[in-house]
Amino acid sequence: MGRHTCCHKQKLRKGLWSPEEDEKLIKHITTYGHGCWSSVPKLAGLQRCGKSCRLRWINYLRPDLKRGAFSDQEEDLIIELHAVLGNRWSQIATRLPGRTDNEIKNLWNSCIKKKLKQRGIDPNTHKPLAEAEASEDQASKSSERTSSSCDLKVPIATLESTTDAVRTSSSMPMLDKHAVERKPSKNSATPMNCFFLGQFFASQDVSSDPATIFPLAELSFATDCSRSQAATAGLSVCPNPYGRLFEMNQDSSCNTLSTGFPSTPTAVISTSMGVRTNINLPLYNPAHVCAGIDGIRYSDAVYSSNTSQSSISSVGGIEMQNSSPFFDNGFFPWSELTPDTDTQVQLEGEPEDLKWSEYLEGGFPS
DNA sequence: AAATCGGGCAACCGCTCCTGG
DNA sequence: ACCAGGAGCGGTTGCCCGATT
Repeated sequence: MGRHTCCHKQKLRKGLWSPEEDEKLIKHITTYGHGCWSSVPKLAGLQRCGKSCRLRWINYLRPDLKRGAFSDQEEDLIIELHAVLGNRWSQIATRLPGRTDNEIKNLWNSCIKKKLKQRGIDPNTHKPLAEAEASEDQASKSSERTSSSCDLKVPIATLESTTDAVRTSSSMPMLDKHAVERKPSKNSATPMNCFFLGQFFASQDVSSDPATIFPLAELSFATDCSRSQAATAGLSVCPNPYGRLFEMNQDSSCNTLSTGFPSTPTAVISTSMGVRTNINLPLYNPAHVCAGIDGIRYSDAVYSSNTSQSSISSVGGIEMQNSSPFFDNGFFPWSELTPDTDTQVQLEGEPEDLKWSEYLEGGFPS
């Protein structure tokens, strides 16, 4: 607990990285890989702590980073994902190839928050500002009275019946056993979940056929504040307020999602019982808007100054345009960039026949 | 031209989770 | 089962730079 061990060492440099330091770190990692981060600075000849090296690599030096401004589509996706995931920047970042959690977090705090406020939307709750304030007041009052209600447990029978209904939906081809685990977190509370969950179940006849009403990917997560409503629903589920993230695109001839995303990394439904269920979330990729689901085209801009030497690489269904030396030396961990190939297969083929109740009990075999 | 302000971004800090012994 | 160290995450800080006064 507490301070990282490597930070105890004295005379470690802090602050901005110099080009020389960058060069050393790049050279070391491209040659040997990072291995144990705490040993990287020593091996690379850097007066930095391992943590600092890791951060520098992940947020700035990694060859697969996409530099430059966020597109409108990316911003929209971030907003939508934030509505579902809350401040889980790393989870959000996994849906935006080439973007880092830090980058997304900064964008959110500096730009998107303002934009949402200008549109009259509360960035924390994703509801209209007036309603957000009102419900906040109400929540603070009710929490005084019923603070223990957040610990309501969801009866497993209810949970299973609901998820089973969800499973049968034909509009949910995005199930993916290669789940990205979503851990219950102290930061997981997104009041919006409460709101939309309640609003949704109040306005829909879920019991008749919930699966046809809301797409699976719009499932959200039980949070401390949403548990009481989740108990009613049997599961924490909520459509996002933007209403389009996970819709199948009726107009598209190339079987893409409405936002053009092929889909399907996953998140996990976290119930108050500690049961976790994985749900697929869309992976942003502008090239998919009409490129179909055959592959991912990803343009690397790290070395964009050298575009004249750019080449197209195609690995495992992913096309990467780059001019980075990292791609040439065989070091680059391509596997890390292909998490969605399974997904594409699933999209093209049949939805996996998942037994949610089994999954909820023990998870899928790997 | 200088001072001030504000936005954006890189990096740090502190915490939790994970993993191996 | 327990512990220690490493890894990862999210919140926060502080610097840099452009805009404004």
